[in-house]
Amino acid sequence: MEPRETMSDSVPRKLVRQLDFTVVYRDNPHLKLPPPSPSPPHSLLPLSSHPPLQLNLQTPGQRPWLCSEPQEQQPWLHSPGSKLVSPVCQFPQPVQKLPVKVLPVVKSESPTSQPRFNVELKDTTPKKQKQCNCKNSRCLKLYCECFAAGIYCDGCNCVNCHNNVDNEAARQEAVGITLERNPNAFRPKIASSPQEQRNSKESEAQVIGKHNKGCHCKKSGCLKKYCECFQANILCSENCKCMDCKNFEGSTERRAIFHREYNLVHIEQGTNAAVTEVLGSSGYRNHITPKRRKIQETFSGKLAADQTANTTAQYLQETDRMASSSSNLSYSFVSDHVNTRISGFSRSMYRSVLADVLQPQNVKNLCSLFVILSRVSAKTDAEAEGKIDRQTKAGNSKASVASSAKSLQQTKDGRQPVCVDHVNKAVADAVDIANYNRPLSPETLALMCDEQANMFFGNTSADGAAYQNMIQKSLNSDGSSDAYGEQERLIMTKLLDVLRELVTLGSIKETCYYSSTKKEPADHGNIGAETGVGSEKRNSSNCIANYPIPSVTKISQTFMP
DNA sequence: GAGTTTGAAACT
DNA sequence: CAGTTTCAAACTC
Repeated sequence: MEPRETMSDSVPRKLVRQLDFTVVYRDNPHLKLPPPSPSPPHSLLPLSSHPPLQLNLQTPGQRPWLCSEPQEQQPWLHSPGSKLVSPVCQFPQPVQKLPVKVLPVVKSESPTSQPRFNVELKDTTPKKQKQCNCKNSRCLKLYCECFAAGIYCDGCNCVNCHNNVDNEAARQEAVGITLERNPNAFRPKIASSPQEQRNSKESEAQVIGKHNKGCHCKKSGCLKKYCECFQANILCSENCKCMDCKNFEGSTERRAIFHREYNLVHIEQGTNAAVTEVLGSSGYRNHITPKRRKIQETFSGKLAADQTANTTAQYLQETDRMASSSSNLSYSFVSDHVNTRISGFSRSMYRSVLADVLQPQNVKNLCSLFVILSRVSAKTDAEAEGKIDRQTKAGNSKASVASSAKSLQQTKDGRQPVCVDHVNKAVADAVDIANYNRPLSPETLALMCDEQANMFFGNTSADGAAYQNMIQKSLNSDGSSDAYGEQERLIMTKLLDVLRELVTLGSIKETCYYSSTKKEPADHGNIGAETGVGSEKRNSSNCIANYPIPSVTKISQTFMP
């Protein structure tokens, strides 16, 4: 196929004069930028096509035209490592010199989406000036990094370069064409904040920001510099349409890259432990939702571009398969998890610190508890008030209570309850309610409460006692008070307690895990000790066991399959 | 350093 | 807008 652009005649190469934005509008000291217009964006044609601009040179602090948007980074002027950084924009002082260059005014779509002016992107671009190697683009297309950065080629290895001062006309034309095609072509691709998030867990610097357009990687897993997000040291975002993305927070692969300890041995060693864990784990965490996934290719392993990726994919497939077969409850409890499974299992690699503790059964138990308590409470209140038709009530609540009780019974059966008799009695009573519309005896209710409280807090938990008192009080009320409010309070209090426990447990596990990994960072003989899933469980479990927190320990003991 | 892979840009 | 081609950087050997 013929080149899309005929190569121009031989042009002097390597004209290394840089753009001089400090001489903007030298011949017209009155030039001033029009005030920023909210809409529509600038035409972004070369300035030569803009209406006459005015530059207020007398207002201290006011930015010259190129910096009309305070929060906006002008790629022409600011790009770490770029060849040209205008002091005018970095230090908004009146411009005394006017330019001979005509450059596009780039207006951000959203001020907040753009990097702050004069705020350096964290490693989003190389510190050292890049030298392009263009051969066919004359350095007048965005293929050329120099051109895309808005700078002249300087010391590059390009061929037939037109991105220089001697070809300014052609260059400006190219700028115009490029901007016409994409008004944001010269905007920074990475919307970044000045903050840098130091992920202590992964010991990796991470820029808070995202790619404006998002990447579209298919084979690199977004873990190679082919990926613009990875190259900019940012996580893929919802803007991305990548496939099999591994560039998300908590990604094992990504973490391994930052740890530089990622190798096949680690993967294979970690497989068994991970599979074992996943069997009883609901600690998956979804990150960004990938737009597309090559499901077929993923599961056939075709996506793996290299051996590492292949191994990883197999590992992930295996763990995912095992997890899927271990429990289908996850589909019920976390709807997004379905998407994760369908769209790409790699997203499920992140393992929550609660993975060992919070399991689908726990959630189901809790839900069952809520349902039962809610209906029992409602029933008790309603009966006390005598305002609800008994038959209607039976019809409405019978099935659901029975279902809840049955569910509870099933979950109890599955986990070998500590006090089987108590639980069975409680569940039987619940079934009785459903079947015979008979209220629970206070004794049974107490048992239920006690048993359910034990599920999450343990017998000695003060929370459990308070909760029990509360529910008892609720059940003993005459129903004339705010029944629904009490019902709600009951449930919410319980939920809050559970969440608090989980937070505490998670904090403890997290602390233990990372403190333990700090102690063994140099153990290259067992790399998994730091990054491996199996070691995480081991370390954190041991740590947890050392904490004298009854409820925490109880949780772990009670819900271990 | 040559060849290959990759994904953005350009084009249809 | 989707598919294809071009391009140059990233990567591999």
